[in-house]
Amino acid sequence: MTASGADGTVGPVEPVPAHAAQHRATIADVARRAGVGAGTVSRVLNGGARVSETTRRRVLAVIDELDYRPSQAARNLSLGTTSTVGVVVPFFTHASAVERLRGLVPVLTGGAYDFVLFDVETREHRNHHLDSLSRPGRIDGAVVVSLPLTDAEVTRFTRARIPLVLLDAAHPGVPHVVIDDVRGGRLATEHLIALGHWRIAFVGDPPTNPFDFTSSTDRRQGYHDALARAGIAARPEYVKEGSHDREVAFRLTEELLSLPEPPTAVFVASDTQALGVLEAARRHDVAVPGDLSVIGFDDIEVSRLVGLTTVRQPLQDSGARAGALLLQLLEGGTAPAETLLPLEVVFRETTAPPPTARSGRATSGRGARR
Amino acid sequence: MTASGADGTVGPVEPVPAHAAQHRATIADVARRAGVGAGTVSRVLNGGARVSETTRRRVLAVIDELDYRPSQAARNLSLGTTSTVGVVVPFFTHASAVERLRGLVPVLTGGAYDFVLFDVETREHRNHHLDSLSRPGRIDGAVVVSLPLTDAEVTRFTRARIPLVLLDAAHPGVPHVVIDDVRGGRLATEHLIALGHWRIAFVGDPPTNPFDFTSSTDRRQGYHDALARAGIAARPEYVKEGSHDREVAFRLTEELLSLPEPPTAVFVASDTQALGVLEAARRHDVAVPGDLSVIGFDDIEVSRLVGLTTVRQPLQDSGARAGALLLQLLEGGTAPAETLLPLEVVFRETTAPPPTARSGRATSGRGARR
DNA sequence: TTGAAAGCGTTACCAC
DNA sequence: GTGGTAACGCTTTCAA
Repeated sequence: MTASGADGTVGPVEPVPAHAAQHRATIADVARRAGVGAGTVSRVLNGGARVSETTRRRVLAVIDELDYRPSQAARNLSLGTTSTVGVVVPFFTHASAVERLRGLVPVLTGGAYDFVLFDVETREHRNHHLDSLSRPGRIDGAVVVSLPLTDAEVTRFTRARIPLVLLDAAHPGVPHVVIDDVRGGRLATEHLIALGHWRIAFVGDPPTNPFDFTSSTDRRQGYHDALARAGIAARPEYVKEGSHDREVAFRLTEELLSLPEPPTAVFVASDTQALGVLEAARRHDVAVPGDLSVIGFDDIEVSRLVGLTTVRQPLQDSGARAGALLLQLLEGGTAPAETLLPLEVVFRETTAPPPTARSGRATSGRGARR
Repeated sequence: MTASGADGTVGPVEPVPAHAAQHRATIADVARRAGVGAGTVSRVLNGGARVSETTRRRVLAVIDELDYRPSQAARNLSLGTTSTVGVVVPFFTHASAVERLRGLVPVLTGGAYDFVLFDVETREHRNHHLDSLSRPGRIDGAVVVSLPLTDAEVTRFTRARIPLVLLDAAHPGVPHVVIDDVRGGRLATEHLIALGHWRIAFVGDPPTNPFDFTSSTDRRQGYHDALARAGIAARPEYVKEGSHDREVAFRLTEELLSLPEPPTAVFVASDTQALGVLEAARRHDVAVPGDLSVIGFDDIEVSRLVGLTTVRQPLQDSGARAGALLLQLLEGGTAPAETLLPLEVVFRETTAPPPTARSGRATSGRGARR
């Protein structure tokens, strides 16, 4: 490993180290050179079909000699199949998406299919991929994650005879695996209420977004349901929504904390955002859970590490289920219309009774906020 | 959202909701029906080429009517190009891989190319993908992450005229972006030595593995170098290697802690494993950094959250660089043979002087270990 | 067992 | 402008 220039780079490289043949060998080349028909070469390569041992040897020798490699494109066209399944995921590097993929990958990857991932970062990507994948000759099956599809889009897939499974999004007539987000929001809020809180805030994603994600607003619905059931009046100033991002959650939390009557607890629609909430509390010397209880949603990997109380959804399992469903479909079988996954509150270290209701352990005392 | 059976599923779905046409429309169908030639249809679809406004309209109408969508496979074959770049990544859901992809995705995704990810979990995947991608008609360019390639494999790509960039792996003649792992290991160990440690352990990956990863052993080399320079004798019992996994690191740490003379510091070859080390310390009431200093490698996202001291490598930037290099190559340009990225120790809260050497702040006291 | 030839669905070149 | 017609490289059917 040698040192380098100021920009960290070292000497240039030929555009294409052109020690290569001008013409890539095709099946015809092999056939000609081996003195056989193209069909025979194909037979040697694929079908365990009947080819005499001698010609087989000869063909193999020529293939080796010419370093022949069949063209995937030609193969796909001829076969009308790709042996590939596509997975469309918005922001696949986000923690929850990664968890889902962790479950999905092994099941899809085990069988006869290639697994390829299509990332979506913008509305254009979304449309482009959905369009491109639903046309014939690209993939044999798809699982689309977190993206609500239009009827027209679904139809395109069915018309193209491409089996489809939805994960974290529902559509009638398309097998999908989901959770009940409204119920999840209720669970989280009820946990807080049971602890004695009534000044409970909500932090989540914006209701309108380029992808029509609805889980955050569904969870907010559950939050409002729980409040109503408990006879607690909803306060508009306690509901903060901003892009799915730790920094943004940080800022929203600062707004919450500087309210004349700040909340004693906050339900955050995702663990990622909850981390931002936690950071804001720490930055402003608000003790968690002493002065502020925080409950998240998802139970991503770090949540356990930082002791975050959260509503756990089986992320990894959801991926595994969706993958299995697609495989079933690919094999010509049927799949249940809906797979509803269970939810569960994981009580860890960021929630506790509110300051006023507390008796035991010493804390920095109530009213110390800000 | 309705309730469901015990297995969380609801009613079955038709294998293929067959309200579809028997025959998917092809360009010929469109041409016939529009009373034009196939060439014309192609022209209205692609080349902004000269087509009369009237025929153009007519063709478009028929396309819409027939819901015609061009076959990607046929297109690829005819064009000899796929407008797709492939990225091969082992264990892409691992934290460091995700960070790299976070940098790679936006640059690859911005331009005229589709980005597709190929996951590698086994030696078979590795070989399969490398083989399949290096044959014509699959992708237009590739970046291979963390996988050392054989000369033969590299040759296949060059023969197929597929631009290739290596990330976190080197090969002469192939543009690659890397760090100096040996130096990184030395940096980490020197940090510990500077703090006053001399009983310094190492936890990392196994030297032999299915993918020939070498970064862990390179970092270990740096560790030994630093020790030697400082005149500290290496102790074999202080070197623990096991699979890249938090649980395994946890166990290895327990072994370290139960040594007659346990280390006062440990250099862990990755942050992921460092988290396991931290957990083991916590479990056994070993104060960090009071009784045990821990320094990791990578600086993944959680490291900041848990205050882990670590050797930072620009993961995200590495992805961005590799992506940019590939784009250059794709446009017929050249790329520097090697891009060497900088390393830096990020001093956070898990390292401090060893118990005996300490003067200031009160701790649980030395010798309290185990 | 094996060669010849007909697709597979596009694109691009060449006359008209 | 536009239609006809070769490729593109493979698989598969059909005879022989």
